[in-house]
Amino acid sequence: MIDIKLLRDQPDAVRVSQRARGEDEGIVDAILTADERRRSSIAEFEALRAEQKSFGKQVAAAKGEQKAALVSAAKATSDRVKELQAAATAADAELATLVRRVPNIVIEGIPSGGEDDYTVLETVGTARDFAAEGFEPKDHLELAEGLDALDMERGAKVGGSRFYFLKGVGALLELALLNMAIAQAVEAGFTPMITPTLVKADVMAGAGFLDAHADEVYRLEADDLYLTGTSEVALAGYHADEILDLSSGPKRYAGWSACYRREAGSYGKDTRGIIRVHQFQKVEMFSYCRPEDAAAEHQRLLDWERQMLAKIEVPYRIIDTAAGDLGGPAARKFDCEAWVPTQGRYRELTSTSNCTTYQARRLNIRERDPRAEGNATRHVATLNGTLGTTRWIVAILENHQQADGSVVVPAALRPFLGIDVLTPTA
RNA sequence: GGAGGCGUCGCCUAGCCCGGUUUAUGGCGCCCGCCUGCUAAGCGGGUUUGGGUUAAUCCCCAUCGCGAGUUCAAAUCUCGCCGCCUCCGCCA
Repeated sequence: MIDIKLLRDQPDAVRVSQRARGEDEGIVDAILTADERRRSSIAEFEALRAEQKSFGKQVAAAKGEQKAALVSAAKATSDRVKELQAAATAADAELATLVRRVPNIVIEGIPSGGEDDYTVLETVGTARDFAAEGFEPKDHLELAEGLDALDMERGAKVGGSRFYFLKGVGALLELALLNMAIAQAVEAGFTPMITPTLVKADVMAGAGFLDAHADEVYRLEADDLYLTGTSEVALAGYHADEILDLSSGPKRYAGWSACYRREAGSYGKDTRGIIRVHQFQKVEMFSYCRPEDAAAEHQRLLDWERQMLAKIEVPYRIIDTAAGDLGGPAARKFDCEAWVPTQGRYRELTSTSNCTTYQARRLNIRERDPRAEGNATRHVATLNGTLGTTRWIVAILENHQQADGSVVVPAALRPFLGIDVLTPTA
């Protein structure tokens, strides 16, 4: 959630952000009003509560008839205190509800607007000219089936649409890719983590996944648990309610987990193959750092993503996502999109978000404020970014295919896979 | 799933039976100061986290696993929940 003090001091900063996202600006005034009401309500309660407490001490010291008289006098105060407390609690809850509805303040300078208003920051590599090479490229599903690497039909039989079996070299390829991601992360100083994929409601909400995109999330009713769509959720919850020591730099984790997404509202989109599925695997970077370091850390995460993309040798571009296309917790997001030859367009392979202090505020993750004299605390910044997912297989297969349906394994991946060329079985 | 025990301000710990004089005891650790040729020891002070108020200090409120209840008053009594430990049962 955003900082109520910031909204109080600089309401226009919040209005500008809401406008860039295409969201309601009126909520700012509603919050200011609720904030006033909360503070006066609390002041009123606390004043009477202090009176009640000092009265209690007199009661304790008194004896006999005098005590009985004091007790009956105290009853009236007691009732009034309860009323005022209830009012203060209600005012506090009302403010909290409003503040939670506000998405993170976007970072100044990012593009305004929606899904199509991104800025292309850079394009890396060039797409192969299959016409010049003299053959029509096959799509990833056809290639994978030729390699006996993927079984969509039986996936649908077992789990329904958008489920699949990775099989044989397909299963090996995914493991190789994710192992390469973990190896790079460990090399860079990340702590590798295999995370819970079921989490409690407060963690899910804290990471910001129960607001606008709640219908994207699988929920287990009987246990009130949620299946996570990324290990970001568990890694954000990992340090909940803690005071971290970031004096020697960011805390960086690389989470490996299955990811579950309902893909509600995407009927008919990407129905072929494993571009858009309900379950996949991902290695995700997650970083806790000081707020003033967050922008630089965001660049570092992007650089690590680029390193991984370089290893699979596919053409890609980097976009700076527009404000309206950001998730609630994100203040800025860079996506790396790989070229998919048979679609003639770029598809997202990685996504890195700077959530500034938004998630940390909800999850109560702090550090000792290095700028302050005493024990003051402040919220840390959290960031995340993708190092590899099942979807990467699509880009690898399509971009490295040969006329006979075989696929050349990118050199960096060979030590992890142990195979140089994937050959069709038929 | 069943039985029992435990949960106190970084760590350990007193307080709980028997509600009020608790501003939650003491020790360790840590921080500041004094003392000291230096270090140690010693002495004095400080040391949960939110919130309200304030220019700031002061002050005030909440916080004894979480929540509700009883009461003029709850760390203390009652109920529910969560976590940890021990034992029993069941099971991959």
